[in-house]
This record gives sequence, structure tokens and C-alpha cells, in this order.
Amino acid sequence: MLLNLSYTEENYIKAIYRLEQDGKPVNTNDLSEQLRTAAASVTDMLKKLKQKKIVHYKAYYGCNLTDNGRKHALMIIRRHRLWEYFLSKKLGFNWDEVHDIAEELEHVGSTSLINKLDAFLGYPRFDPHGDPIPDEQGHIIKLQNKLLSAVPLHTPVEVVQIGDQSANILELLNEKNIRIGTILEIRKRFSYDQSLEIKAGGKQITQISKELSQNILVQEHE
Amino acid sequence: MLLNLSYTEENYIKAIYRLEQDGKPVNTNDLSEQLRTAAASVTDMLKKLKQKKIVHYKAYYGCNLTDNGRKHALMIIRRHRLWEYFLSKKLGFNWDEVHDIAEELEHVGSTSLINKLDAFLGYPRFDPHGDPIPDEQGHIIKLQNKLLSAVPLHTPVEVVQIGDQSANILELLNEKNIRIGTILEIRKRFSYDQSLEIKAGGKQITQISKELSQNILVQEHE
DNA sequence: ATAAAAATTTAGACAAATCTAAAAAAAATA
DNA sequence: TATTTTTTTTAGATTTGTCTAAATTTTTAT
Ligand SMILES: [Mn+2]
Ligand SMILES: [Mn+2]
Ligand SMILES: [Mn+2]
Ligand SMILES: [Mn+2]
Repeated sequence: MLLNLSYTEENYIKAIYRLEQDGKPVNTNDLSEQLRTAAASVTDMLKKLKQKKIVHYKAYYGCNLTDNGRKHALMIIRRHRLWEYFLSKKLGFNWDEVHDIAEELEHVGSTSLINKLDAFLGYPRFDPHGDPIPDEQGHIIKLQNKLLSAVPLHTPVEVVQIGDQSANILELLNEKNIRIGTILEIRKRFSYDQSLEIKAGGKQITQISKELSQNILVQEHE
Repeated sequence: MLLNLSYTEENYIKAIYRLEQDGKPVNTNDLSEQLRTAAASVTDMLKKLKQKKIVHYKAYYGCNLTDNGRKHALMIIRRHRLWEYFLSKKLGFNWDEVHDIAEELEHVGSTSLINKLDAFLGYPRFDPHGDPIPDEQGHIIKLQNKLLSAVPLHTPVEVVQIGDQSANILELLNEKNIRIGTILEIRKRFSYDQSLEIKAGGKQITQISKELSQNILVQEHE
């Protein structure tokens, strides 16, 4: 049922999955930006993925993953996140170093490799950035975490997930001593630029931009 | 100093390294057989690798790795064998299952990944088939193991290396209960087809074809 | 409703790696 | 040495994924 896909096809599928989160069709330009390829190249690939029944696609309208396409996407994400966990927990990489390496490892397709890796790691359910890891059947935990930007003042919350994979954001969080598990509390909210002043880890006071606060996902503490 | 090479270029380099063992130039046809590509394709690639100073190449003569090319080859082999060791010792794969997966993993190029993997594994010096693993500088232990085919009668020897990576040979050895560390002793040698009758592991008697005996490498026991 | 702007597709080209068939060179044989 | 066989290279196509520029469709604004 699962086809053999090229490195490139897999990256398109992952990008479509990421952009599709709200069910609305994914447009060509957004995909071309995400993948940093020309829009014309995206059109070509969408025709090909339609042929292979990975996406639904109508010219000038956009695309969505088919059920089968979604299964492929979840397997790629499973591989990516298991490797990230391995790199972080077993090899000692920092959480801002694992993503780029996992981008390559995720394309090694052996199913038994991934299932044995999963067992070796003890069936972890979240990667180093708090993202849930799909299981062998492609089931994934649906998180309903809150954005830090939406948390009221003086309410202690725990960081459980980071909404952006880039090394840049993780470097900034390292600097501020914020990681998965850190307890945060908003002290002030500045309406001018929506920036926040927060208390991190029970003591440190730091400033958080609107942009950053929209990429830190939290749950209520206690 | 080390270039970024494509998946394909790396496979050519590995094949050249393998065929080059005696210093003589590697010919186009042998390479095309090894890689299962048309000879014409090999010619094209050799021109390209010459351009990149990976090989010395003269039309109608053959090719050899440059010093730089050899460094590349050793790094690819390092990655391959470290992954084989990981798959076998950490994930529990059999020794006849690891090669094909390592063929893919070896092309993930991150240097820090491989060095951290090496450390995590405890700096192993041999892969599951007894092949030496090059170190970070590309140094590799030069083994002087004997072929089983060259061992005299009634001399106990220990299996230390298998000279062929294919799953076929490893399946046959599994069947005969021969693995790295097994003690062998030749009981008879049949001049008709150079086959051997041997005692394996101190008890089991089994027959070994000439071909097989030329792919089992041993050292004197005690 | 028209015109302007934005998004998307088509057309045509290119680089990498491959192939088959034909030509050329080297090696083996008579 | 001359001829045949083998090896290797060249020539010309093909596939995959990419690009730019032009054409087309859809959306937005006047
Ligand atoms: Mn990631
Ligand atoms: Mn990727
Ligand atoms: Mn191997
Ligand atoms: Mn390989």
C-alpha cells in the first residue's frame, strides 16, 4: 500500500502535511515558499503526486493529501522525530542541532529499522521539541496545547512544545534558559508590540516578543 | 578539503576503492559490473570524478583514487561499518540484515553525527562481519588474516572476518553455525573440487565449497 | 463592470545520471 | 603480421527535478 517515494517526493509530502493543518487546500505559492523552489516546479510535482494518488489536485485550486498521502506523511514524520529523539537522548546532541540531521535520516525507508529504533528508544511519545511521535500505525496524539501568547497574567504554565523547528528559535530559548518542562508565568503584557515580560523557572525575568510567544506551547501547571 | 558528493558519486568511490585493493588501475567494465550500470555511464562518471580530483583517469587505461579520493572512500566505509555495528549491537539486527540498511545510512554525511555515534558505540574497531572500522582520521587496521582455503589440515583456527558482504553467504554461514569467533578445523580436503570437510565449534562436521572457503578469513587459534 | 494585481500554469531549457547502439581502440589469436 | 574479439568511448535519448519567461486564470481594487 505504501509506495516507494523519492527523497524529493517525500519532502513535498511533508511540506503539504505541514501546511494543511486546517483542512483548507494548500496553494502552490505557499508550497513553493516552504520548499524554496519555483512555483512552476511545484505545479509539475503536484501533477505527479496526483498521478500516484498521494494528493487531490485541481489546477488553480490547490491540493490536499489523500488518506494514503497522509499515511506517507505520518511515516516520514515518525522517522524524523524518532531520529531526533535518538540524536538528542543517545548521542548527546543539543535540541537545536538535531533537526537538520534528522532531515536526512528521515529518508532512509526501512520499516524494520524504524520499528527497532522505536523499541530501542523505549517507544518515546514526544521528540525533543515536544512534538508527538506517530506510532507504527500512524496514530498521532492530538495535542491541545495553548500558545503562550494566549495565557492570562500570573498563571503558571509549563512549556510542553515548541512550534517552530528552526535552530534560531532554539538558540534564543537556550539563551533564556527556557526548555521543555520550564515553568513560565506572565508578569506584564505590553499592548504596543504584544511583547511579554515573564518569569521563567521560578526566578529569571525575561522579555518575550510576540513572535516568540506564538511559538511556545504550554499547559497549565498543577 | 572533503567535497560534498552526491549519493551516486559516493557509491562509485566505494566501488573503486573495493576494486583497487592491489594498486592496479580499475577498469571500466569491472566497475560497471560492480555497480550494475552500463559501461558508458561509468565512463561519464569517471570524467566527472577526474574533474573533481577524486580519481586519476586516462581513457582506455583505467582509474585510481587520488589521495583525496581515498580519504573520501575511507570516510564512507567508516560510516557504513559504524552503522552496521549500531544496527547489530544496539538494534538487534542479524549480521545478514545490516548491510543493505547501512548502504543507505552511509550517505548521511554529518561528521559530528558519525563521531558521536562512534563514541556512543564505544569506538568499536570491527563491524559485525569482522571488517575493520576506519577512525576519524581515516586510519584503518591492515589485517593479515588467512583464507580458510589456505589453512593446513588439523590446525584449529578462529573465524575473524567474512570476505563478502552479501546476505547469501551470511545465510549459509548461519545455517552451518559459523560466525565471528567460531573455531574451525579442516578434516579433509578434496582435490576434485577443492571442497573441505571441517569441524566447526568443536563438534559439528560440515562441508565447505571452495568458493565459501575463500571468503572465510581466519587466524591461528591459541 | 473594468482594469490592475496576484497566483498559477504552460512552454522551453538545463543538469545529473542513466540507457542503447555505433564507433574506436586495445588485446588476443591465428 | 593480419584478423578477430574484447574493452572502452562517443553519440544521441530518456528520466527526474529544477529553472526562467510568458501566458492564463483568479482575485482584488477602482
Ligand atoms: Mn524537526
Ligand atoms: Mn527531508
Ligand atoms: Mn557491509
Ligand atoms: Mn552505498
